[in-house]
Amino acid sequence: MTRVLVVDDEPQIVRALVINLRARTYEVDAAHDGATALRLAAARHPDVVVLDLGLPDMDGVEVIRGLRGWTRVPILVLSARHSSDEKVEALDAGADDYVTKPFGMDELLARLRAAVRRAEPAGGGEDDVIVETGEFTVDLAAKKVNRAGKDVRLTPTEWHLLEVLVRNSGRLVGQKQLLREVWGPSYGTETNYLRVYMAQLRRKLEADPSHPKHFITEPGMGYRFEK
Amino acid sequence: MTRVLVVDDEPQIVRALVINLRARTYEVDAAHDGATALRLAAARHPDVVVLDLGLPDMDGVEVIRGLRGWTRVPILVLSARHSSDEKVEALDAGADDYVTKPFGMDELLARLRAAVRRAEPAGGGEDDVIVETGEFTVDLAAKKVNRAGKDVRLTPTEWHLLEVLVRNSGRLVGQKQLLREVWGPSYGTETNYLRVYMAQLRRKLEADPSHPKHFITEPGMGYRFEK
DNA sequence: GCCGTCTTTGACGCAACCCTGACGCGCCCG
DNA sequence: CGGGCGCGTCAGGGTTGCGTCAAAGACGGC
Repeated sequence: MTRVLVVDDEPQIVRALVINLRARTYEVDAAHDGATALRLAAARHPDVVVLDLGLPDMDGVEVIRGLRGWTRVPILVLSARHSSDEKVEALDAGADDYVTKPFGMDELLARLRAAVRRAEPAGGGEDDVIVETGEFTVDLAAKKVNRAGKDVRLTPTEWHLLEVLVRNSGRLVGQKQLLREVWGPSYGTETNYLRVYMAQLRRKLEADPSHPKHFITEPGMGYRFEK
Repeated sequence: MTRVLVVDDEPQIVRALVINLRARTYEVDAAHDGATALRLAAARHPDVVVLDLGLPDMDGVEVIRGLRGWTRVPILVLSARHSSDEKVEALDAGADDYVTKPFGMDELLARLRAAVRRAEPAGGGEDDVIVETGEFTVDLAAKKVNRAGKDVRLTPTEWHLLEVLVRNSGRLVGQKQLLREVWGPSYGTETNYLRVYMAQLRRKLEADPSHPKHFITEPGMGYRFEK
């Protein structure tokens, strides 16, 4: 299921978008100002953001920058401004597309499909979705972890953390980066969260949780997943 | 260098695009019909395609399908048609963006930058920066050091120091500069820190730590990393 | 409205890291 | 020939960071 975050301060536009998107089986969140948008994006991790530039509390471009600080989620900008400069500024700040109001719903939906399609896993063949270690198997597509023939139950946060680590398999992931990707952009210092959840992951997946072979701590820097 | 393939049958538009793109140091190929476009795309592997839909020999959407059969290169469609159906068809066929003529050059270039930026890490980007010596290997992206098949554990400060030296491989790095980059801007005279940590790096990485071959001291000036 | 699960927060012991000072050595210069 | 400077080495102590446990708070389902 594709999750969309709609950000606009005009209720009728939000309503129209929400109705049309839900009818096409998208999962939709809505925000009416920039602060809510950033919070919702961090909490819900949408697959695409539809963003009106004319927000009451902050400049739309600032919202784009706020998102781009920690995520590459596609951003589709809506705006009543036709000026070329506005478009250039928004696109260069990190937006993926720019649609001027009034817009045709069919076109918007097509652009949204294009943005989502593009963001899908690269490469036509799905080969790296499953990662295996000597003790357990992670299926990134199915969001499943198997160990000794049985599925392991992970909480959302545990899974999210595991996913980030596995996607960077072999590479060191800094604690700040982990916190931002899992808990949201405003988290960067709460390293105790990491300690707690790394311990839970190790307890569920490692053969000997107190001597981990796959979830390795690099003191002072971050964590690393090794096959 | 970013390579762009421009496809349009109107010579003045091609000329305008080529001039503007070359002025911004893009590498540009041009085609005036669909067959040439497909051939050039296969031969030159552009990083982005700018495609006019009104071609003399074949339907523009067919060109999109022809490209999408084997590549995910970003496609930016140009068209004189404002109809919503046309846009939807092109986008659903695999186009990444749709700009109607007449278009502003600034906007087009911004959309082009957005398309290229988006494709960068997934496409041809090599992110593994690996430096090898006869005795050990440094992977700057993964923050990993390998020696004789085994990973070497470095503390944050050791790694930081190593990173600065390796990034300036072959060049002399002054002690003041090293201190500032690793310990912070207020440090500049504590050369004893350097001595201690250089010794640890050499002990962990050099074959004969007391006669270093890669971490070379330039007395009174600084240190140099040699492969 | 209650209950179970997940998340957040705090406290504690322990290990690792960073800083510091002392000492020896080689080189340059007086 | 002797002194000084800069560099390499070593070991100890203060501090930070990590793992672990437990309990309170938030959230959602029945």
